[in-house]
Amino acid sequence: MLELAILGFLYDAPLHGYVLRRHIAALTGHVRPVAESTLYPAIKRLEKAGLLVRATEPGAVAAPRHVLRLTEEGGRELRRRLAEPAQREITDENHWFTLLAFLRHLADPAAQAAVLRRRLAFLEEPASFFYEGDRPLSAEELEDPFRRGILTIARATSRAELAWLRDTLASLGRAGR
Amino acid sequence: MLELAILGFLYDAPLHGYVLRRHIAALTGHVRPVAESTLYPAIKRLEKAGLLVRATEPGAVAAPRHVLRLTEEGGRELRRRLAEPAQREITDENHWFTLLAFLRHLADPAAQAAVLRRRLAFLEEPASFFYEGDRPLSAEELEDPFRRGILTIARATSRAELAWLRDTLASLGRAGR
DNA sequence: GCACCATACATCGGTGCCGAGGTATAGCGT
DNA sequence: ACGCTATACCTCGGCACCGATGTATGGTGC
Repeated sequence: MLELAILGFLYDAPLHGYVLRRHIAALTGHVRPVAESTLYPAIKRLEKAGLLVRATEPGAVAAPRHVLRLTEEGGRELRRRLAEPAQREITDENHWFTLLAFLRHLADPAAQAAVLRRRLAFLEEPASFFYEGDRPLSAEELEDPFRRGILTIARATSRAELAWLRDTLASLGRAGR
Repeated sequence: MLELAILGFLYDAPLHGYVLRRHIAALTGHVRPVAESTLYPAIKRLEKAGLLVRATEPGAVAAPRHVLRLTEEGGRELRRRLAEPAQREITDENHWFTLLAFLRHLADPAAQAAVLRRRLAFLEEPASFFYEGDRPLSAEELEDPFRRGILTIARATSRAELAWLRDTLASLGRAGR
């Protein structure tokens, strides 16, 4: 998830670590802050894998900056990760939102639509949080107000996302033709 | 999050690992599956910490079961984690839902309300995913349909959750008096 | 003059988590 | 007889992540 965000932000423009960190904090930090001690090793991993290169520049304000630039291999890897996400990237909302934030980098509308359809299929699976045996329980059947809240909120999210997915798939379909 | 789920499920009734795993899978597994190699070490951690005890029983179907039972210390620890969650448990939806699923184990309505108010405060903070400088961008301002989707979905979720939170806080207030 | 904060990068130890693989028993189909 | 699936538990290696801490510089407030 973090690596995807790094690749995604660098795809648009080279950045140094500190600014990259603020971008990531704006995107996911509200929900899940990213520690510096996670970001810098992640950058090093990507560098080691040949997905980005670092160039030292004198710091505009303070210490010298390491400006990060995506390599061609890095761009390919980003597109690969966007086009063929692991199932976790589809099901976990945190991961999914990160993926969505960069899905425009996938040039082909058909490829974008294919990813959206995987999410659609996931959301259309019947699933609950609470079961009585194998039978899923609805919000109305629960006495616990907190568990009822979970189902109520999840249902509202799901409804909004399904509507958006169908709209967007329709307009991608038009664009693809 | 996993440890909270284990403590939460065992608070109601003793279970053995295999059944516990199915409970957890129903609760969070749709979004984020739990590997056995994560669950069993987690159980051992909790046992080592004195939060639960294991009793071997002959297996009903196959191998012998280790029935897990919460100790008093375990019950206290669960209530402590529910009453004083880390900020991550409040902000990350996955964690938050897990917490909500067991919040009823907190006997005092005032303590339950205090936790809900922390979530309410978090949701009421102005926050976006995308900024132009320091100014948050609204869905309407975004050209990217995918980023617009993120904001649309997040807004729907937030609205549903705020409504539920206010309702529930109101009825907890009545109950508390 | 000094504290404090923002910028900018880095290391280290600890820990939670995961995939791959292993061990066993029992039942079902072929 | 053989494979398959479900039950039931476990270990190991690897890795992502985090908090704490360190090292600089330069600007702001008092």
